[in-house]
Amino acid sequence: MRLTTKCRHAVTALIHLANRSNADTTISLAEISAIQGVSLSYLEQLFAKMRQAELVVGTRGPGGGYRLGQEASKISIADVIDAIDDRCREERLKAFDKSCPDKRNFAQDKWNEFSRDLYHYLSGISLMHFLDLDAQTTNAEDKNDRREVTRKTTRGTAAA
Amino acid sequence: MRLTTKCRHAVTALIHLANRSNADTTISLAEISAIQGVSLSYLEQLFAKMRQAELVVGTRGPGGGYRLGQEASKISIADVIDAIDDRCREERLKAFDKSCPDKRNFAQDKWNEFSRDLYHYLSGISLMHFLDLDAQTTNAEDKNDRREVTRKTTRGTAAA
DNA sequence: ACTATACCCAAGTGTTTTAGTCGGCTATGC
DNA sequence: GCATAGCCGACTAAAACACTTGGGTATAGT
Repeated sequence: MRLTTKCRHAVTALIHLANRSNADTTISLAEISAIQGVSLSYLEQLFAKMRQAELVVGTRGPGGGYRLGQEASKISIADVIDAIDDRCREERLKAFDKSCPDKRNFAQDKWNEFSRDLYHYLSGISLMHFLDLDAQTTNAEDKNDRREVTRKTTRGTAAA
Repeated sequence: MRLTTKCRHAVTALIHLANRSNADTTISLAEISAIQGVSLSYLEQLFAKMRQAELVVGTRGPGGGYRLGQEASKISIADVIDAIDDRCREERLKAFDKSCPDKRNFAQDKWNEFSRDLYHYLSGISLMHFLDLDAQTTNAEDKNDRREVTRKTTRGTAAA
């Protein structure tokens, strides 16, 4: 279980999606890039992994973008970490093999135990916990004009 | 709040200390190096930071080593992360300045909020949670001969 | 059809972080 | 006074992080 800045980028991007996209409204990576200050191509890499994990779905073409692949309440922080950090997934699968501790390395075993607890804790925190309740009502209004923030962010060079 | 493998090394080392050292028994870094498979010099770097944070105290000379700087119940995972990861400490101090969210970046603010929650969660997990209760009784016996594991680990090249 | 948009993909680059190595110094117990 | 084991700093290899470049493909609008 590792919690890196890479994971932070992924989660904040998903928080953005959870608040500003829905079944028939997508958010472009360009917009996220501009707001979060992360480069477009780097976001593409992160979203490629999250798409494989079916956390998001992308639609192509003008007006396209991303929306959540599941309900906000179904996507947990743990899911995001799993999707982004390959090593984390491997570690947890390996720990599945030898669930009997042996008496090999006590401190390591204790850490693994803690790691599982933490994973469980993070599994309980879904994107629903990050919803902006105030904006929920006003969200219905700007369903038709969703282009305030970015309309001409070029490639590379994220936000100023 | 970041939870890296560096932190894992630090925590597992402290778990080792918590279980096998006490007021008048120290553990050498060579022993930890051999068991955890981390190089001696790297451990020295980690312990230098933890010593500054007064999580551990070192005694020099033959038979010397490290022991906890405070009671196991007083040292939390959050304390270790704070000691090891400079950036984490900085971030939390910065977040102290502008505790009012502004309406700057919603997703980032939500993440920071979560980060604080997680920090609080990890503050509640002390080294006491990692004690080996079985060994507690037998610990009194080997107070006099504490040299099973390593007696001639040279510099560099950690465990096999 | 053409074009602009925005997702998709892969390879390469610069920077930071990890982890280790080397060399030396200082305190201390035997 | 010698071996031990903590201290200390600089240097290095490898990995991870974040970005860049240069393509491609699907699609909405004209």
